[in-house]
This record gives sequence, structure tokens and C-alpha cells, in this order.
Amino acid sequence: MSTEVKASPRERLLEAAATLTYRDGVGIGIEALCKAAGVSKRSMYQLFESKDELLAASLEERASAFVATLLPAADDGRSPRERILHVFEQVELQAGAPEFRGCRYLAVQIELKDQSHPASRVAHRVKGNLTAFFRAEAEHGGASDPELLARQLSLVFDGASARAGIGADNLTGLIAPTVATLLDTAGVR
Amino acid sequence: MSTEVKASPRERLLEAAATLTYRDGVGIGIEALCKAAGVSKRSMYQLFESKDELLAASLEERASAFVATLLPAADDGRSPRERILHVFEQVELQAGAPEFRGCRYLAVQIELKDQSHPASRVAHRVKGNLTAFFRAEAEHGGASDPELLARQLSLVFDGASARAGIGADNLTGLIAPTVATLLDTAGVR
DNA sequence: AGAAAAATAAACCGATCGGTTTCCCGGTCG
DNA sequence: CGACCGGGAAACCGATCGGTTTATTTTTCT
Repeated sequence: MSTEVKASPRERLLEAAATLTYRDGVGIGIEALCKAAGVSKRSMYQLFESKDELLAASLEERASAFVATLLPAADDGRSPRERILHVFEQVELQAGAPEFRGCRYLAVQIELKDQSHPASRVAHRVKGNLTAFFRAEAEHGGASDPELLARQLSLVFDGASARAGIGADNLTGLIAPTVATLLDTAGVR
Repeated sequence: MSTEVKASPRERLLEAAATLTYRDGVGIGIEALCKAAGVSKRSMYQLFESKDELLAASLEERASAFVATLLPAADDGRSPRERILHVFEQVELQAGAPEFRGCRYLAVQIELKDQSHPASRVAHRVKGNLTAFFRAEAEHGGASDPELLARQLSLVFDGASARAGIGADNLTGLIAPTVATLLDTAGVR
């Protein structure tokens, strides 16, 4: 029993940053982050250049969990249509949790406004990857216009998670028929 | 020519608040708002109880312009389908402007996170009104499930403006076919 | 045990936050 | 003229911001 019974300061900081910025916004203070992580500011600034970099790194680290949670396994036997629907089933599932606040990557970009901010860049990349997944599946599924379908699905993804995040809609019975309609129209059976 | 050659301090404050919070976020300082409005903090705090109330009031005031810009005239001769499409044409138009940053009401709610914040409540109401418009038109247009269609359209509205606002998509050729697909499926010709 | 390295807590920095108060100037009255 | 008064400029308040530094403790290594 030698391997990592406890998380490293770095991991704890990334975790705290991800959790607290998601709940309270990027305006959360460094002091609060360090306190939550049980790490001194001094150590934090040896591990990260700045708050901006910590924020960007925490989004980066969460990216793998993001895709792991949403995307289906790379080679499961299911059809492109089923694989796409799987993503939205996961969104609806997450939206049920009371602490759900929408897609963190969208929220960070909206809060920061500055597209050149390191964290905004990470967020932009992660969202680009999701769109790329949709496009690949759309192509594989024989969509009439894979690029269009991918953009439509990304739009629905962001719209759904945003509206659920602000409590404007609980998504029940909304996502599945909407996505199905788009898939049908695109010719993805 | 006696009526309002210049805006009142109150109007200037509301305008400055709307402009600056839209560009820089709700974290913008009171000092900057007052400076931009050409009003002293002293006067500002005589006109508004707090920053929160100023923010809420500025959103409230912008609400009429919001609906005036997006919604068609109440009694133009067009069909429900055309009236719904009109809204999204306006969104696509606005998204072309370089300073466009997505729907301000959605942004405010995401930034504040607190749903009980006065400004969040105003935002929630305004968005509810838009959904109500969609629902009314959906009913009038004979949609098979007006409530579902209204939620779908709201979802597309928020998704589209959010993604355009963060520079993830320029919406060109995206909204019209998407909305048309939803309208078709709902049976709104 | 004792030197060396690392990590902590906390003081500190200048700047800014939302909000209050003081001061002072320019009008408008009697 | 002189008393008044609204409002602007700016000082001021305690709190917090991101970030640095000091001093002390804890850990590690020999």
C-alpha cells in the first residue's frame, strides 16, 4: 500500500480549483482555493505561475473526465446514432444532479469574456473536440451534411446545459426528441 | 425642442451599466460605471440602493429594447412560422456585429450563479417571456406539442447566442435550417 | 542527532472592491 | 447680499483581490 493513499498538493489544488470555480465562478479568490486544497499560497505559487494558469490547468485536467463521462467507448458496437444519443443521455443525467450548473467550459468562457485568457483557450479546445466527435460520428453515420449536423448538435449541447444550469429548463423530455429530429433530418438512422 | 436634449443621470447610469457589464461582466466596478455615466457615486447611491439594484434595473430597462429588436410587430400579417423565424434572423444579424457577446440575460445568470440575485430574477423573467412568445406562436401555428416546441426554440436561441458570443460558431447557415427542421417536425408550416 | 530542504502560516504589498462621508463649489432663492 | 441646497470630487472605511516575503515548523536525509 504505497501508491497514492492521498492526493498530491498539485492534484488537490486542481481539484479545488475545478470545484470552487464551477460553483462560485472564476472570481473566486486564491485564498479560498488554497484553503480548500490545504495548501499554502507559497506552495501554490511554486506549482503554478498564476491564478490564470491554475485555472487553465484545472480545466485541462478535467477534460479527460469530461470526455470519459460524456462520450461512449471508442469502439463499442453501437451505431453512430446511438453513440451521439449517448452523449445527450449523459447530459440529461448530469442535469438531474442538484449541483449541476451547466457546461463548465462554456461558463468559463462567458465569465472570462477574454478569448485569449489561458483558461478560455483550454475551454475552446475542449469544446472543439466535442464538435469533432459529433462530426466524425455524423460522417460515419452517413449524414447528408456532417459539418452542419455537428454544429447543430454542439448548439443543442450548449443550449441544453446552459438552460439547465441556470434553472430555466430541467431538460426532461426535451433533448432526446430534439436530437432525434436533427438526426432524422440529416439522414442518420 | 425642449424634451430631453440630454439623458438624465439615471438614464446615463442605466445605459453605462448595461454597456459595461455586457462587455466586461458583472464584476465591473461601481467606480467605472459612475465614471462612464458622468455621475458621482454619491448621486448614484441616491438613485439606486446598491450595485445589485442598479444592475437589475439596467437589465429591466433593456428588456423592452430586447423584445422590440427580436420580436415581430404584434399584429403583422405573417404566419407563426415566419414570426418565429424572424426572431432567429435577428439573432443571426446581431451575431454578425463584432461586439456581440451573446444574450446578456443568459450571461448575467451564468456569471451571478445566484438565482435569487435581483438581476438574475429579471433575467429569468425576460427569458420566460421569450419562451412564452414561442409557445403562443407554436399554439397559433398548430404545433403538435406547442410546449415542447417552445422549449426547443428557447434551447436553440440560448445555444446559438451563447456559442456565437464566445466565438465558437458564427451561426452562418446554422440557425435557419435548424429552426426549420424543428418547425417542420412540429407540423408548423 | 543534526544539517538541510520543504512546506506552512501569516504578515505584507499596492490595488481595488462596494459603500459612506466629508468638503466644497455653483446655483437659486429671499 | 447671504442663507440655503443639490451634486460632484475625493477622502475614507473595512474587506478582499492577486501576489510576495518572512519566519517558523515539519519533514527528510545522512
